[in-house]
Amino acid sequence: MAKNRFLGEFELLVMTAMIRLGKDAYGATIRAEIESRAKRSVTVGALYATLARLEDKKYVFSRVGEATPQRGGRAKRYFKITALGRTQLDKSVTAINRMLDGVSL
Amino acid sequence: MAKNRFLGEFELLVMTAMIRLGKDAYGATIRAEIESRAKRSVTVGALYATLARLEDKKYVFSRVGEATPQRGGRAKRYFKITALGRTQLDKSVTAINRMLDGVSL
DNA sequence: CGATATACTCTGCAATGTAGTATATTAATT
DNA sequence: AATTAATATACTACATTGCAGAGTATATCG
Repeated sequence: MAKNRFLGEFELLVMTAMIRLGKDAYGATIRAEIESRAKRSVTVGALYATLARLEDKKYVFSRVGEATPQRGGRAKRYFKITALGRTQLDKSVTAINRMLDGVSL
Repeated sequence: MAKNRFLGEFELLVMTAMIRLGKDAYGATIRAEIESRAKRSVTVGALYATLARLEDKKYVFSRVGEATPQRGGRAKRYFKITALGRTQLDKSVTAINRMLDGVSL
């Protein structure tokens, strides 16, 4: 049952964004980070669906933040990558890099 | 309907393998290239399904080779990436690289 | 011809990706 | 205190991509 599945590309972007953002990684910031860095528009639904799946797989975990909103708004859910998630991310990136090594696009 | 979809990871590996192999890119060699480089097992069905989809999207094209088999066997179907495919590949790789830039895994 | 090697096709299902809409919560405005 | 706006996450349905394995095609060798 899908034994050696790698990360999808979007999953990869999401997890990397999470690492970049550190403590400030939650839905909205992750989305903004991907849009600005990867120049790729991200719909809200796509993001949360992916976050939920990554959490199911234990690649990330989340905790609900204490409400400290600027202008109002619901409490944030902060995300962090797990050790397992990092391992998977590394595998995917390594595979891609090995394949790309020496190839000029 | 899926306007800004990027390449999936497997698609990315397949297209890159194709570039590496140049004129000798066909099902079996592409498969071997991914397995040895990316250290990832690839089933035959997964590969051909992906090749067919890439061709539908005009990212690659194929032609059936004149039979010149060593030890027997069916004619090969050679694949080559198109200009459009190359553009897409570049976009995906660029997005990933930008995201990864400065991040240590 | 039968066995073997090489290579591709077909089919069904699982996982991931996308989109749109709804809901929750709080602050500011009036 | 009600209304409106801002911030943020949840739900639901469907499209696309990924995976697996059995099946088919064709050619060479003995």
